[in-house]
Amino acid sequence: MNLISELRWRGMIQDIKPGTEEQLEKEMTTAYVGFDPTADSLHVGNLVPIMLLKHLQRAGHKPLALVGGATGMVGDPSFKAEERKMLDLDTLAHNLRSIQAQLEKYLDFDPSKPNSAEMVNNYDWFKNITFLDFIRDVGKHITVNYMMAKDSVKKRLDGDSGMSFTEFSYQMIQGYDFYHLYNQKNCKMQMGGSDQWGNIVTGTELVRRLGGGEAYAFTCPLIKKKDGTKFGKSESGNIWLDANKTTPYQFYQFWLNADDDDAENYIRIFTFLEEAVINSLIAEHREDAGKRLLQKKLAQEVTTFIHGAEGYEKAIKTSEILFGKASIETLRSFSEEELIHVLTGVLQYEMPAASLTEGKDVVTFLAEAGIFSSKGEARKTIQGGGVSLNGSKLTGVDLIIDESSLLNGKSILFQKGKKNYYLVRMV
RNA sequence: GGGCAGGUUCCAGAGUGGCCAAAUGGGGCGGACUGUAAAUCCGCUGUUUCGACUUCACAGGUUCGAAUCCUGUCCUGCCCA
Repeated sequence: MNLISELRWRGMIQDIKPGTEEQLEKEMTTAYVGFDPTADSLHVGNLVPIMLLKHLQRAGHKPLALVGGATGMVGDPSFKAEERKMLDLDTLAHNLRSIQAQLEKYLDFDPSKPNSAEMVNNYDWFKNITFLDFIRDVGKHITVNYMMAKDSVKKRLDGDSGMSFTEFSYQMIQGYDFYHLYNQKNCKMQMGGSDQWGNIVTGTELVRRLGGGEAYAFTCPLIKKKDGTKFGKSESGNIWLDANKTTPYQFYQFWLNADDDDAENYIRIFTFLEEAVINSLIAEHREDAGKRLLQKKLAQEVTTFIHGAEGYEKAIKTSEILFGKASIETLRSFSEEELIHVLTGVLQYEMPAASLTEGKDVVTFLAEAGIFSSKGEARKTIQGGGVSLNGSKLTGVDLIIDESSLLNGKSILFQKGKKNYYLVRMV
């Protein structure tokens, strides 16, 4: 099956330039996706472009991952209501390095292969271009009218926060990337999320006007959740690919908690399972949705892809302990080491052991440990019946935490709500 | 540079001298139900030693008392140049 039809049944094609499919049939094609260095780790939202590159490479084409050292300095205004904060150079450089390291884990960079992945940083070519050169050589070819007509900037043009020239230039800069890669790397195609369509088309336009060549592109629909909320967030914030920011357990839980309808889409987009396999999984899931077969398979596949089999195993184990039949008695039976091991991935906090000798009221304890940002919040949540200590719900705020509260040796397990576990270790 | 309209708690957006820690909606969090879903319903949503304390762009001022009035500063939008 060719790349486009593969992606099509997976629901990963939104817009596509005419001729793209033919180009991919014709020869090994180099295509690129851009990654924004807004943080020092990629997150699940970036997983889509990673999957695109991965599929591309599997189909025998050559993936190019562009990290936006230059574009990151400007900030993409596409569909955003407000200008975002600019990052300083040090942060940017740090983020770039981290992101590069991550990408290397997911794509095949083996240079002996003809379609090995490559990484490029647009800062490398932009740092030598002067402003005057740019506006003369590049800016000349695109009209402001054309740029303003883009849906992606409409929000800002109509909105009440305005758009700086810096941001407005963004699409030109990204467009130039495409032209540059077309020239230097024979890169004829760009992919991305559908929010990038405007920027991408500016690129193909530049390739045509400036280089007289034909460039291709397609975009993937933005991942939407059924309830319309933003994909890629959980109670505790962004879901990162970096195990230090989002542990494999949390990562696994994120996928496991997917809504039934969402899971049907996700499994097509975020796994490499074949169509027949996925269809039978979906059918089976619909038989008895309560088993959440689909979510489990989805979580397994994605967690394994990102964190490896070992990360997945641990995530499963922790999940079974916390959500399975195992009671608090099971937890008590573990030694200190076993406890830490089995709960890897659960958020861990530390408190000085000394605070237990005299005892501390729960509210203060939870606030000081950092589980709640203030005592008031801790108190209100407890009063609302939202906090459990070692598996049993707290009924009042006047409990004293002391040595008798220890689960086993040195730790206390708190639970906020149904799914948020916190292990407080006494040190 | 000129004119006009604005800057309120996470967001949107009321409030125009005391009844304002500030309506309402959204979001977030928690509870019930359930499948660690969805939908629905309910509660919470500045801090607190619960006496208070710090908030309504910033700095001053008027007043017994200001988010609300005055002066200056900064920022934003719209229109004109």
